[in-house]
Parts: sequence; C-alpha cells; structure tokens
Amino acid sequence: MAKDGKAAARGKQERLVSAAVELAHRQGYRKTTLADLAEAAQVPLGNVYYYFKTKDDIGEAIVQHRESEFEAMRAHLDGLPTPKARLVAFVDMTMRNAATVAKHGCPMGSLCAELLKDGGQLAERSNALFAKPMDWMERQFSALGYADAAADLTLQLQSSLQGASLMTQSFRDPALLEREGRRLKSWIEAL
Amino acid sequence: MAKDGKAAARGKQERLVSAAVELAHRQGYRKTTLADLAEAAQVPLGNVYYYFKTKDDIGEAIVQHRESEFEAMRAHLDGLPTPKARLVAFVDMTMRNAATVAKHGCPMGSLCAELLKDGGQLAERSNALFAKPMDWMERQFSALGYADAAADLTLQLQSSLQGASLMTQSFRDPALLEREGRRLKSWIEAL
DNA sequence: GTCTATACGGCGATAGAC
DNA sequence: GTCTATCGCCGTATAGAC
Repeated sequence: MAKDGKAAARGKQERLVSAAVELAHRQGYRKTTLADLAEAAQVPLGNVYYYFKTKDDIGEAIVQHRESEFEAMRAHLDGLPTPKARLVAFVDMTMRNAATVAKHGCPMGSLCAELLKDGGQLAERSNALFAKPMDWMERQFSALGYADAAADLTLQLQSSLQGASLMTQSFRDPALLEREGRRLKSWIEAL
Repeated sequence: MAKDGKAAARGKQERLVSAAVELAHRQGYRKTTLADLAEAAQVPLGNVYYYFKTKDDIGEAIVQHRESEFEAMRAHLDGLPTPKARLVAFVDMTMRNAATVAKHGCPMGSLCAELLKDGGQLAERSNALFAKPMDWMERQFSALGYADAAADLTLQLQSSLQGASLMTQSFRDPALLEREGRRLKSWIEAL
C-alpha cells in the first residue's frame, strides 16, 4: 500500500541521516562519500538522491539532527532542581564522552570546525550547533543570579569545553577532558 | 651556475611552503589543491612534485612552519622580565589576531582539527602544533611558583584560547576572543 | 632542474528502466 | 518510489621532453 511505501521511505531517510551523523563524526563530513553513506544505511547509491538533492542537504540534516539531540538532552537536564545541578550535569555528560572525544572529537565542535573550513553555505549554519546550548547555559547562569555576567560565563564554559575537547582529540588522551571537566564542575559549584 | 640553480630552488620551495601555509589557513588544507598552490607560488603544477613527493609532505611542511613560527614568537616572549609578563604577552598576541581568527580560525587550532578529521598520517602529527607552546606555558607557570599545578593551568589556558577561537570563528565575532583574552590576562595577573 | 601534457581514480550527480 | 549504470569533472600524481 501507499502507507507502507511512505513508512519505508521514512525508514530509509532516518537510516540515511543516522548513518550520516555517525560517519561524519567518525571519519568527517567531507571524507564521507555518498557511497559510504549508501552502504552504511543499506540503501542503493542512486536512491540517496531521492531523499537528498545534494550532499549539502545531507550536511544540513546532520546539523539539524545534532540540534535535536541537544533538545532531548535539555529536556532531561531541565528536570533537575537547581541551575547549578543542571550545569554540572551538562559538564558531566560531556565528560562521560571523553573516550569517544579522544577518538573522533566533540560531535558538535569537530563538525563545526569542518563545516567552517569547507566554506560553503554550511559554514554559515555551523553556529547553529552552539546557539541553543549556549542560550540554555546563559539562562542557567542568569537563574543563578549572574544575569549581568551570564554571557561571559557561558562563553567561558563553552570555550573551555570545546578547547579541552580539541586537546583531548589531538593528544588522544581522555584524561584531559576529564581534568577540565572536574575543574569546571567545582567552578560551577563554587559560584 | 649551479649556485643560482640551488638558490632558485630554495626560493621556490620557500614560496611553495609560504603559499601552502597561507592557503591552508584561509581555505583549508584539504580544499587547497596543488593547482591552487602552484598558481599562488608562481610555480608550474608539475614542478611542485620536484619539491614534494606527495600532498602529505606539504602538510608536514606546513606543520613544521607553524612550529618554527612559535619558536620565533617564543624568542621574543622570553625577552620579557617575568613569567606573568610573558604569559600575558602570549595571550595578547593571540587576541591581536582576533579579526583573522574570526575569518579563518586559529592558524594552529583549525589546522589541527582538519588534520585530525583527515585521519591520515598527518593526524598523528597534529599535536606537534600544540606541544611546544604548551611546554613553554608549563615552564612559565612553574617559574611562577605553581610547579605542581602547571600542567593543569596550561591545559586550562590553552583550552580556553582554542575554544574561544572556535567560537569566534563560528559566530564570526572577534569580540568573543577579545573578551576571553581579557579575562585570561587578569586571571594570570591575579595568580 | 623545469615544465607540458596526460594518465588514473574517485566522487557528486544524473538518466532512465522498472 | 526504487535501483543500475554511467557521465563529467576535478584532483593527485606521473611520464617524459627540454
């Protein structure tokens, strides 16, 4: 039936996006070919173009998927009682990824850097990866009573996490992110 | 004469490396083709291979050039009287690049991220871009009397600068790096 | 050492049958 | 909607004359 057709289509599209997100993280967006993608998602190569007109469209889908991942995370964080607890939990979740970050970089940061160097339309979309998390952080710092300094504190926290992720990947040492994470958590607690 | 030939050869090699360093920063290493390079350095395409066997060799030369740039900077910094003054001057030099960083990213950080995602032999060389600066920072913090915490303080400083550089590039806003730079300078002064 | 012409492979994208 | 075959381009690298 038509319904099955559409269901299959949704299934394929989802598989393609999932594969794209994972491959872009593991081996980079640029390095990931449509053939790689088709194979990983178990979709014939030519069929990819039924779902995405260009490779850039796939990049856009990856960015949107990462954005929605943060929304899910945020829904969980917002269940915590205090702004401090929420911020600490955010840092904690990043730290728990240290092993993956050491291998492939921060899922958001390394993608952002790559899209920026690619320099196409996607470069201008790259900050979407940071916009929502930083808005959220800023609200937490405001709620903590630092309304005036919230933007600075947010920049400080996000920069430290992103920089530490890059160091962690470059030196292939998860301990770096863990050390910075511990420091940032006690910094938040002491605010 | 033979001497002129060698002089011309050195001149060409230097032009090629300079062009490679600049193009890799402006448009990315991967995106820079050998044709781009040949044109920028005013060297015929086929002749590039007389100086570099593969494109990876050019990448290696770029990394080494960046390393030697730090050595020159360090020679200048080490002329300053105190460790604090040296560390502050280091942050200052990064801050003064904010406009360029907003356009093309940190010359070291963005290259490092790119080489890491490329995943070849060069990925393993990427941390050479950070090793010497971080060794130097660690010695400064030790000289300041923080021998035990020097590694942590170094990680903190380098992470903040790298992360802030990524934010600055992503949001195309030099003010971000300037804000973090100011904060880091007063943090150093207060140590 | 220098340079032109070209081989070779890979990738994004399309055509067109089913 | 699905899939095969293939086009056209571009990028690295090489061959070989000078």
